[in-house]
Amino acid sequence: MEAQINKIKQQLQDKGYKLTPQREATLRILLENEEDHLSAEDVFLLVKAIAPEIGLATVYRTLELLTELHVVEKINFGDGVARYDLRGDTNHHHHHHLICIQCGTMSEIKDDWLLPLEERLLSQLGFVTVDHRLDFHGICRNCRDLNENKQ
Amino acid sequence: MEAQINKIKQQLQDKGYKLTPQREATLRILLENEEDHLSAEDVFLLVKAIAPEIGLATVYRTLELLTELHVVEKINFGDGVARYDLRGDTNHHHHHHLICIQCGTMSEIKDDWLLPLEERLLSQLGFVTVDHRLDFHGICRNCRDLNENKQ
DNA sequence: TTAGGTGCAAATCTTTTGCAGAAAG
DNA sequence: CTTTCTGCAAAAGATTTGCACCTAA
Repeated sequence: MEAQINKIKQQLQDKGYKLTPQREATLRILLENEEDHLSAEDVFLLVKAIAPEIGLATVYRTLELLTELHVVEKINFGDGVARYDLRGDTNHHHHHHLICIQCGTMSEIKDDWLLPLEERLLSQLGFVTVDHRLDFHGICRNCRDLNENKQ
Repeated sequence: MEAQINKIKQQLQDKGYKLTPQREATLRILLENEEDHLSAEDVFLLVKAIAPEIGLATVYRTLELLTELHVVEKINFGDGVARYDLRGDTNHHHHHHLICIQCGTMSEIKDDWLLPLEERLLSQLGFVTVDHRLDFHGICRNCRDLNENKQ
């Protein structure tokens, strides 16, 4: 974790930004919860637990800054709040979600499933994909099994 | 268009809702602009032109109702406003967008490009896709050509 | 007739911004 | 030192809601 923070500190400094305690606390929260899709409010509450003096506006500003640096990605599931995902080390970290409309669980699908599609976009339309977002809404296996047992 | 309105009128009545002039005007606007991704505000302004007495709250309520009936789909591109897309007659109307991060144009890609992916989700994960959303962010052919000419 | 709808204004909720004081480099 | 940050409170936008009055079926 220290290594990751140092790396991001470097990225910040390269652009003339400072690594303040508030930013570091926010980063730690994001790193500790990289599996989740935290909203700004979520992050705020978690950061407040380790750095009680932080303000919500600072969290918003930090998340905006980290989005600009591509450390996190701002995503939107349509529930009225923006959520933030830590991006991995690769250029090709994407977000593919399987969202069950029955039980609400959200899981992720593999990156490489989309590569053939991106190749087709390039060769047939000349479109160079930089990033993408894919959400599937449907019924997960679990719920499907439950439904069948009911009938 | 009348046929479509009648069909939706029926759907409304089946659920105990009424087809008011305001709802009909809103529907006409949506049908006339089915290629666009209108925000509630957009719809409001367009409806106001043909039915000046309508209120913004009614438009929001109507769009919510039509979303519930799956006549439209509420989508979110992350620009701070919800947008509404008319759904086609098929169960499989989806939204796939190619968004150019340079010029901002948004175009659509073909439905069937995703079918292989959905089949894989079903056979390998048991996930039944009801709907999905796919956005590619990148550089469109036009902008790419422009960029190359500059260099 | 009557359940459902409407317009308006006020309320709510998320996110942004102005500003005076604080602090990292 | 000086430029960047911060917290706070106020502002800004989008969306929702309460309410008294309408109206489609």
